[in-house]
Amino acid sequence: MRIATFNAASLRARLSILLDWLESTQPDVLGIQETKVEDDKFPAEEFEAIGYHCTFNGQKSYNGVCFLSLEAPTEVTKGFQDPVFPEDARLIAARFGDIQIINTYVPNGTSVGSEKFDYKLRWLERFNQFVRQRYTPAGNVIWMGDINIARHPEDVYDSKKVLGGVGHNPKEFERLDAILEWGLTDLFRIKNSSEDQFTYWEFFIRSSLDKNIGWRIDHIYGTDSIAKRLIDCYIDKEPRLRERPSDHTFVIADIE
DNA sequence: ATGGTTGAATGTCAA
Repeated sequence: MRIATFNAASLRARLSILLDWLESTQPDVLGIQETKVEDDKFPAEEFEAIGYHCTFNGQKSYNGVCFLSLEAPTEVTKGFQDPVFPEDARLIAARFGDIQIINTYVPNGTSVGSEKFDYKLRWLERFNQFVRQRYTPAGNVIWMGDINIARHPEDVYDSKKVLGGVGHNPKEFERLDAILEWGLTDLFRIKNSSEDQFTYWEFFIRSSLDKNIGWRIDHIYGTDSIAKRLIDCYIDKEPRLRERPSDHTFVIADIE
């Protein structure tokens, strides 16, 4: 089973990149973040024409997550389904075959000390609760998406420079580790030990791509049973090199 | 690389 994640930074702006990539890579399940499209404007027919089902949780202008999949999922959940975090479309989860997949767009946090940073921390705490209430670490569970945290020094272009800032902050590490302690492993690091393997290169910084000024903030985590079935996990940088790209690129996990 | 790029929406926010 081929599973992948991608922050599109607008699904409609990335339609041709997505269609090309789906046809060449043929994932069973692709989780997308920052679709930035309301459900009634989702271009489902474009994906259905090449054999993909669409399952989405969108909102106007911001956020939005979805699954594109060869088989229709079951047990679809959207959001936390509580009154505390009701409004932003950052979470969609579903069962695909014998695997439960959670796809999230974790809040960016904007800047340390801001209200949005506090929201990011609280969102991660709420997500921790969500995972523990809903799933078992003995099951086949994958958590993937734009996690917006480069957890380790080798996951960012200059750890010393950015440590303490948003995306590479000990308070974020604490919240993330508390989730992973439940029983999730970074699938990419099972198969890759090298530094400078990134999934995101800022639009702001000119030639961030050329100089590889990037971050590994898009992740695929799995429970033990998933880790045992892992064939490979890798980053596909090619779509980031195309015209009008997203600022992120795809991460893929092949599971037996 | 402490500036600047991009998208949705059409002024300005979010990333």
